[in-house]
Amino acid sequence: MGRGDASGEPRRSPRWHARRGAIIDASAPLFARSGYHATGITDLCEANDLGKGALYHYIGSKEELLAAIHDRVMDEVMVGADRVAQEPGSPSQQLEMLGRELLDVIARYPDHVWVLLHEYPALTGERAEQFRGRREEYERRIEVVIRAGIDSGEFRDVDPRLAARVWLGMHNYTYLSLRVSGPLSARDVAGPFADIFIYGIANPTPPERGRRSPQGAE
Amino acid sequence: MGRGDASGEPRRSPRWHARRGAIIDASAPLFARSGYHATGITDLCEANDLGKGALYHYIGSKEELLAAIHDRVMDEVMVGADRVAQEPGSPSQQLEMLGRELLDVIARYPDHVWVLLHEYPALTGERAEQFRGRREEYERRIEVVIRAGIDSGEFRDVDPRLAARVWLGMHNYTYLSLRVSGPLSARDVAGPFADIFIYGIANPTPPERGRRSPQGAE
Amino acid sequence: MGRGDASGEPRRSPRWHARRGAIIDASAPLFARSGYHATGITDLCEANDLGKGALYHYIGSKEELLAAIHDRVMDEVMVGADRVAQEPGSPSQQLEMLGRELLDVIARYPDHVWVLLHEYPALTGERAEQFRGRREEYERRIEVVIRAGIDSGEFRDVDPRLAARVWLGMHNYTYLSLRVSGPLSARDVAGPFADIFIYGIANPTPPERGRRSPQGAE
Amino acid sequence: MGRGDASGEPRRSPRWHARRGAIIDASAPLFARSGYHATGITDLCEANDLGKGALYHYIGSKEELLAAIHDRVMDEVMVGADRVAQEPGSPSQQLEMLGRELLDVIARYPDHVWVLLHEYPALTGERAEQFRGRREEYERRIEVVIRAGIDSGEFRDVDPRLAARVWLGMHNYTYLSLRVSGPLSARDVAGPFADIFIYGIANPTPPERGRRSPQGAE
DNA sequence: AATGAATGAGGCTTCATTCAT
DNA sequence: TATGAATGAAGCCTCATTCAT
Repeated sequence: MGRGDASGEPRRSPRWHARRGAIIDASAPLFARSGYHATGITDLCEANDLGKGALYHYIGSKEELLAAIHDRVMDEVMVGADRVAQEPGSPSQQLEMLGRELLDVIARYPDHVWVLLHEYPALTGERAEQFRGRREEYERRIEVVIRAGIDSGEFRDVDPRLAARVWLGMHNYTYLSLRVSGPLSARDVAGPFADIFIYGIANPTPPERGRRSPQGAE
Repeated sequence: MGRGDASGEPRRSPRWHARRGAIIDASAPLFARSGYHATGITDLCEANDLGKGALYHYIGSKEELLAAIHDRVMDEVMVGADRVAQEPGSPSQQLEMLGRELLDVIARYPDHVWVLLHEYPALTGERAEQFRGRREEYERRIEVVIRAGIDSGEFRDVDPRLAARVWLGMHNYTYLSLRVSGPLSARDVAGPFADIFIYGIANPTPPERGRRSPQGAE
Repeated sequence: MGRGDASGEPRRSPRWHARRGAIIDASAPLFARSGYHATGITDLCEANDLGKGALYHYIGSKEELLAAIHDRVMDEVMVGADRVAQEPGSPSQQLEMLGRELLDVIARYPDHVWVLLHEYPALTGERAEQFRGRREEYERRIEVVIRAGIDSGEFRDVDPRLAARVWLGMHNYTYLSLRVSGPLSARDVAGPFADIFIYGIANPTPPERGRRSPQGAE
Repeated sequence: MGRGDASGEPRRSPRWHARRGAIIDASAPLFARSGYHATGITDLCEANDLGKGALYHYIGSKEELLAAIHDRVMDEVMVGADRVAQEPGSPSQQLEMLGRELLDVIARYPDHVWVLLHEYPALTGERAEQFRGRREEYERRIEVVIRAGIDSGEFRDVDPRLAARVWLGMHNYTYLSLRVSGPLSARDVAGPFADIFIYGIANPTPPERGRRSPQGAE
């Protein structure tokens, strides 16, 4: 993640990195299904068709593998947030785009995200701090958009921190909980989520422009 | 046969039940802080100031203790839902009352609820099934109220299942995630939650009566 | 067992002894079914409808209970051997009578005997020695009868020790192994056992009297 | 999929199998001396000079180790029985050969056999059934030979099941009980056992040929 | 790059026994 | 007599990790 490589870690070949990536992706479903602690190194070896020694050659440690799963998600999420930040649009529109980007990541990495949401407390030391930092950075971005909407009179005078958490929970947990009862395209929920949330905090009597009308409710 | 009652488990004294309850409550914070799998029996013994044998005298097994924590929460939650069901009120009002009851339970048992939300996959066999049953029953109650609101024209024509999940996630996860950054009274969030959610799904042009206006937004 | 009572053990009431005897008899089936080590104190408590403290009041320790089961059997066996010793009869006849007595004990205490035969190595220290002493004493009695038969020319010149062990194994293990496939009266096997064994070691050309003819074969 | 073979147990190297065999053989004496339940994993580790993890790498579980000891014996016993079945000979001769083979196995694996005879009830589930099956198959072989001797008039009209049990007990338990008082070659007892048993059930007035005369009694 | 044997700490649970009540 | 809570050692087993090959 661009931390430099001046440290003691050996330089690795592209093949090594490719294989490592494959291992990370193949391991996430195991952690998602059984939980981080309940998944043994042996399970990971089987899933990756590798012996213990070879597996450690790629992952370093079990916790490092967990951290790598977190990074996989956060990298994508931040890229999506950056993309949105460069687009024009009102706070409502920004929020809707952010939701689409986030749901897109979750839809592409549902196991990784599940792991991230449920097992992040298993990270320790520096790895825990690093993850918390990135997470907070993302949350602050949401908060900022909401605050902008309040300032512009587009949203009511809600608590921005609280509203941001509602928005995050709606996208993270709700989407995953819906997936359980059958596959679900991100596209199908992005609209309803945006409607519910934005109507939920919208100002009924906005200073200048009229109320947004629900998508597809016509 | 005298003393026996042929049932598998021996009859227990009130003192035993009292101590058991205390152990359940004292153990929830440990599971909440470190996770179920990462919390050892030794930790539980220390926290309860009991030897291993004595601890097992009360809990039966680690998983049974986990299940007891789940039950503690679900019992309260269902009682709250029953209480609301006996009160009169429109779907909006019912939803608001349900939210207050739920947040009240979470505020009183934040650690228990955290454990329930994060560690329920650790339940196995019959215990898992029993918990899932109670959970689904509660979720269906929320869904029913939402459906009633749609039928009466009070709510828009949203997907009731999706909306129910949003409502649940908002109360369960969001409240807990807010607590992390400092203690928070249930009273303070119940209003905003109700506003955001009910406005979020409300029908902007209801057949009969006017729109609800946000609490305290005056 | 008539060892005196000058020692530290408290004097006990007749009721205590009666209850203790009942416990010994009720516990033997458990040890027989599951094995000494696999049977827990809790199992014994249930079977005797007693709490742990009360059980210990009667048995002293688990191993003492095991020893008591051994004694129950050995007492009866030695009494039977004494009775036979006072009867007249040739070595063949003595052997047949000893077999009847032994099988009678086994038939009346099959569980106790099973325990004795399979769990005696669990006895330790003085208890082990005491039991081994009594056991050897009994075996020597059998050996003596066989030796007498050899001396009188009634039996062939077999190894008396070996023959005694064959006789013992036949009665102890064979009878119990037969019982497994359905209840069996001692009376039914005593004859065949005597026939097989005595024919097996009989002198085909005895000095004086003719060969014994098989019971009921006629 | 490359390395996998989809079967539950991984393929093992010859070295692994060799070491496993050594562990099985080195563990039998411990079980024989102290009993299966009284022998701890720690004891087995010491005896095999292995850590717990390494021991489990080879044995799977304590009970699997016990089952392996049983198999070691039963494999040999069945091979011996097969060998005899292919030899010509009257029932008496077959019985004598079977006895020699059985005693030979016992002499070579006295501890294994002791364990088998005393600890088979510790086997559970499928392992117990499998063992019982093989055991019964062997017992039926003995019974068949005895029945043949009765049909041919060589033996008296004894109960074949009972006689088979006597034969088995004589070889199994008696030989082992003799060993306790000092080492004993199988060769020394095979003859006397055959004499005692075969005379014991022989027909005194056989239809065609004369009575067998005791070995080395002359 | 890969294997799998070995480590040894720690996992959860049960044990026989004691003792205050 | 009887109870059952408490003890703490020991039970069997699995863990993540290392290392010689």
